[in-house]
Amino acid sequence: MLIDSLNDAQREAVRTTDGPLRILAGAGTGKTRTLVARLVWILHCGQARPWEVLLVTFTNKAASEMRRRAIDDLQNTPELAGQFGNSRDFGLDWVGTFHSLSLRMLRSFPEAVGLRDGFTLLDDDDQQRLVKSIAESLQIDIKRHTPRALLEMIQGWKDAALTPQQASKTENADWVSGGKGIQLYEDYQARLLELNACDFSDLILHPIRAWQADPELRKAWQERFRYLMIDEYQDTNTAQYLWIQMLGEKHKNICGVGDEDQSIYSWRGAEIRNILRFADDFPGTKTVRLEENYRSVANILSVAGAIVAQNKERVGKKLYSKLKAADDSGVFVERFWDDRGEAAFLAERIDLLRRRGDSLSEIAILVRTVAQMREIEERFIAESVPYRVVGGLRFYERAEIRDAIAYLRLVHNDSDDFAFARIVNKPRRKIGTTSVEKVGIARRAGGGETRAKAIATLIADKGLRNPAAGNLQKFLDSLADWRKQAATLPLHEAAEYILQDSGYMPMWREDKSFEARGRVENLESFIAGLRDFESLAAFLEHVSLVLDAWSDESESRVNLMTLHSAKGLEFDTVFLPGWEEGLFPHARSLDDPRNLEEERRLAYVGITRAKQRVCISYAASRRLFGRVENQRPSSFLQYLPPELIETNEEQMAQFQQSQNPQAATGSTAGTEGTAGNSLSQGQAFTRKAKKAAMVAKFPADSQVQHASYGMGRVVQTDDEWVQVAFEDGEERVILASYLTQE
DNA sequence: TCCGGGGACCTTTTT
DNA sequence: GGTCCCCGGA
Repeated sequence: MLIDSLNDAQREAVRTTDGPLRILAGAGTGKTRTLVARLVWILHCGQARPWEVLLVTFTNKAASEMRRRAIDDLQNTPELAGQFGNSRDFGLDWVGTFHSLSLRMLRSFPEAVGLRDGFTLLDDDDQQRLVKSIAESLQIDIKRHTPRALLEMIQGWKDAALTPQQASKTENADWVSGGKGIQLYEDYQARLLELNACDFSDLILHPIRAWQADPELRKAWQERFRYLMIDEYQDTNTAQYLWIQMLGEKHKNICGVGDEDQSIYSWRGAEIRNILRFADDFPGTKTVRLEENYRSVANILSVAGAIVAQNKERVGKKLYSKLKAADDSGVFVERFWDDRGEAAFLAERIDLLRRRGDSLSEIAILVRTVAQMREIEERFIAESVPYRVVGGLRFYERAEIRDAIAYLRLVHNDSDDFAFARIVNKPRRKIGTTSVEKVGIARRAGGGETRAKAIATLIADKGLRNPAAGNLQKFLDSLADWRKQAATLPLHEAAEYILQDSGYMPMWREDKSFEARGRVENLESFIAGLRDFESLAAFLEHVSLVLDAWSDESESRVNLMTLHSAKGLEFDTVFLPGWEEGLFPHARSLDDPRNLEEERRLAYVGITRAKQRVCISYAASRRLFGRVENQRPSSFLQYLPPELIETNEEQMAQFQQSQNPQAATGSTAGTEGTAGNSLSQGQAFTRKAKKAAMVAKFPADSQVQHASYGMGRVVQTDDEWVQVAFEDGEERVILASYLTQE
């Protein structure tokens, strides 16, 4: 039985089916497993049928993973299989993201919020354009307040579930001169309704408003779901909280799963308080902690824990691990002269790992900002280290992929004006927007006749003259040729022909810019991916539904990504470069303690991605915004328990001196070319004699001193950690080795 | 329509 | 340092 394979805490979480339940699931503690087991358990006990359980996640990836695992488990439970009809997914109709589930709900009552059937969903681009045009009509200074910033302001209010009325009372209200921000928000919403459209936050807000206004409707939806489960509860915003609260009001079986230490999306509206005050929001809450970690060796968990232990905004939990440490597992800290040296080190160290047989896909480099990637990428390209950038723009969102799809759309469907406009002048064919508009107007005026005919008419009527007319005619001839190819060749060959013949692919091949290389690669993998589709029609259908990335997973490559996009992933080896004050923690977070706490959580997320080894590094100088800046080591380094980390400073110093007797002191590690050479091949991380753990004993109430916080009084201690009440009135948990007895 | 210059910007990103 | 956007001239 599934439940037998769980640990005690997990089992308790699974068996607690009724009433509000908060599962605090630390990194790597089997959260998904527990959640899925709980769902199956509820069905198994007959407490609900599959369509009466709502399981909500933030990403499509998480949703499909949960659904897949639930279906697997159900199939392996003979007494359940077949009980819920014949459908392939057992009737698990309500496993999905906040937005997809809420969209489904809203589709059934659009008129309740002033929308009509078939309303559309605006993407980020559309939203910004809309905001910009309204802002201009309100004479808001676009130079001072970019459309992006204005949209973020509106989004902030909407994430907090504030109406324009309520928003006018917030401190933000006057940010745009004379309360125009509120007007902008109002007009934006009005325009959305006119357009019969909504944005992503409306998907959550509209149902809330509808339920508030119509008790009958609300009741109907409340009764529908006997059990609610919410994944990544620490990432919910206020609107999502209200949505959950309303849906769960009747049965009160609300289960929130999350980890307050992994709340890293406050800038997107996430409210860490939702998970902290869960028990206040839902009276009678039971809290279960999942603290056994199945991913990382103990040292890694202790170091990660030491960082978040500094935070105040947490419920608190302590991870442990029974995993056996490998010879070279642990937490390492390296320092460098500059970012170039650091990048060189990464390339070299990864090469060592590869040569000893480690898989590159089990290695990740996690950076704080995307800007850090470039230096590393260039080094990797120069040294032929295979890598892949994870996250950022998703595959289908990349300009070159959207262009490629537009070519195919136009080949498939002559009346696709969006596709036509997008690529008619890419690469440059000297066909401008004016000509494109003329063609569109003429084609619609002619009652949707073919583009070729519309253009022919336009030319005959002198609506279009040379050179535009000739250029358009040439493009049409090509288009006819592409259609012929598409009708005969297999899809991927046709696509390759089209992208080649149109000059689109050559355009990027000739482009010598940094990005062009990646674009060509993406296009190649796009073409390769088309092999999986039978026809152009089948492919386009797929793309409009599942706009998911596909990338070549067959080749093992190093993973390069931001700390944010690493959440949920795991690797044998993790490199964390750039631990410098101002970069990590980021300068924008230094002024506000709450932001600083979030940066610490980000460090926690980064470290806990590693199964075996973590290598933190920093440089004394770095190129930032084109200038070389002197960098101070990250303040986070002081939280790393010295007895749990290893640095190669002394080793580096020895190595440098032996290479170059004139070299100054050993306080710096090698710049490019030297880093790592001191290590024997095949052993990427050398183990040195551990410093004896120097744990001072501090009795309660005794006086202690800390270098930066000054004098304080010991409240309690567990030898390693000491809770101190400092004279500034703050209580902090400090590692014993940072305190001296008075 | 294209091209180049000037200025302002520069954290993280899913749906 | 680079990118994006706007604007004005050819």
